[in-house]
Amino acid sequence: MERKVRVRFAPSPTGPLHIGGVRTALYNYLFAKQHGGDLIFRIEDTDSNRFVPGAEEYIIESFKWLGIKFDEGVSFGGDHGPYRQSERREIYKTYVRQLLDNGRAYIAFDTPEELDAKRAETENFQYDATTRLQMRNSLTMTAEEVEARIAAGEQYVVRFRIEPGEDVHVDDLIRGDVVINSSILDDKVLYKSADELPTYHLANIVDDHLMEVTHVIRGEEWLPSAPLHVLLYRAFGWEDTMPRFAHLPLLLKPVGNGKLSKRDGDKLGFPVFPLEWHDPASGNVSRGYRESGYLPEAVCNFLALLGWNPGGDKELMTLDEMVQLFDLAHCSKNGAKFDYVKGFWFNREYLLRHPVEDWVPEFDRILRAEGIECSAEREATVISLMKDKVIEYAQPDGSVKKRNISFVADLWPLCRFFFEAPTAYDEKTVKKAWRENSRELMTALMDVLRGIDDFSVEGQEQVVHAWIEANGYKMGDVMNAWRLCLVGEGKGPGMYDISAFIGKEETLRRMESALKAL
RNA sequence: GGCGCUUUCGUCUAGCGGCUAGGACACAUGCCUCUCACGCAUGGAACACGGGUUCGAUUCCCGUAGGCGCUACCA
Repeated sequence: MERKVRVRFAPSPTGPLHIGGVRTALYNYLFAKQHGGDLIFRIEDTDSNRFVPGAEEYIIESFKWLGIKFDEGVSFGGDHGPYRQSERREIYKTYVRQLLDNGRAYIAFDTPEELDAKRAETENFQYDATTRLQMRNSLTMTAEEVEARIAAGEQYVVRFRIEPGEDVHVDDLIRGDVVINSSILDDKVLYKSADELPTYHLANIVDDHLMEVTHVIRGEEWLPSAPLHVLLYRAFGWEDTMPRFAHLPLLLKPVGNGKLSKRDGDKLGFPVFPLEWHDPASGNVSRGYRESGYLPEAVCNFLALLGWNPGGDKELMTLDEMVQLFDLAHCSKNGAKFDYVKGFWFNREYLLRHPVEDWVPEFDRILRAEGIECSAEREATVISLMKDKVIEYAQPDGSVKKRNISFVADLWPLCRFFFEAPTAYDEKTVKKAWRENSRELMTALMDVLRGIDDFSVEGQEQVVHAWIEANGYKMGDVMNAWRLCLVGEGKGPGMYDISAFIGKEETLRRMESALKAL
């Protein structure tokens, strides 16, 4: 009988969710929804030393913002709980016991210090079939001695006993048949008596089994330990319900070598976390996609295409469309450099698809921060006039580049002249636009403008156009000089849009100031 | 070092034995124009290398080289 598809995303609460983790979760979501299955949210907090307060809540909040919905798990409920591994101690203990009883695992007393020393003195030391009989464990001690040591309170770990010389196959949905010989695997620690918790490997297999997980979709960094996991399923006798595996390629640095890190984002100017993160230990603040003005649907779309594509030319997709099209077989096998510039483009595309009204709240926040009060209608007017522009931005190396408006916040530096009179006149524009006849032209234009009752765009256009034509002036001569007066430089939307927005009085005032200054 | 994964334009990628090797981002040019732009059009730009298999390899196999990952009582 076909089992219901059940997948999981299982982060460790050791800090903010990395953008690579977001993509992994997204793929799990797409896969689950496509198959009418469940997505489980599990917290893997088996390392008590690395727990970071607030991380779990942060991760939940992130997915809420992104629109990735879980069917069960921590904070979502469900009947396969508890979903926090630290609350499943007793469950793991019975399974560790099982492995111990059937001889697939053994107890080891070697301290971390002893192992470090061993590694230092022996090159390529590995705790495995070739060395375990020289170590301090239940294979080299009598049962009585082991009992006595435990009774005396000595700390120990439980190690998985791996039989060497066997080719272990992992059937990966993305990579096909991956074979690793068991001889190169070490006797992994499955359980530590010190905190009475299992390690990742044991907890992972037990939970996936108990939670009836059918597909494990995770990062490529897990591929080397996948054979160990297969061996564990086998040791427990769960091979018939073992999940299928799919190991995703990693996200790499945009420039240079290595995997994507937080530093890259700081250096190049893009977030690597979904939400702003305040590190409780250091007090450092890391920027997030949400606070940087990204739209959640743009982030999902952008991320989804880093490592997967539907096979054709389609790039802009809603979450639902992606659910329809997603296919693990169409995932790439090699790591993807994080093309954050394309992320700008995605955000622009989605922003443009939103009506101007949706831009207003954030734009209003920005204006208020600048001490400007403005009605929503007037803000919407400015937005619609400016959203097709480009913005200059500084690169880390000091060079200035241009890009399209991709964020609401991009508008402000380009449109401040709507709200503030120019305080200086751009030298290059003066040279280009302020000609011999400009003073005379502007003085005459002021007279014309004074006589206009209907100062709307249409009202002005009618009168000013007629005036230009009647006198045989050149359009460019008038407009460029006028622009210099009102804007202070050579940019912005149509002149009538600007003058109509700031009004007759302010228009004349700015022209007067310009005539004085130039 | 060992083991594994991987390799198409600068970047993300399409391709699943025969194609002028396609798209997108980025870049350049032209058109449009009252400026800066948007938009539109055009352009440059790739199958890592060497062997096989085959009538024919970007595509399949094997090496080499590069990239990435793992190699913890972390996940």
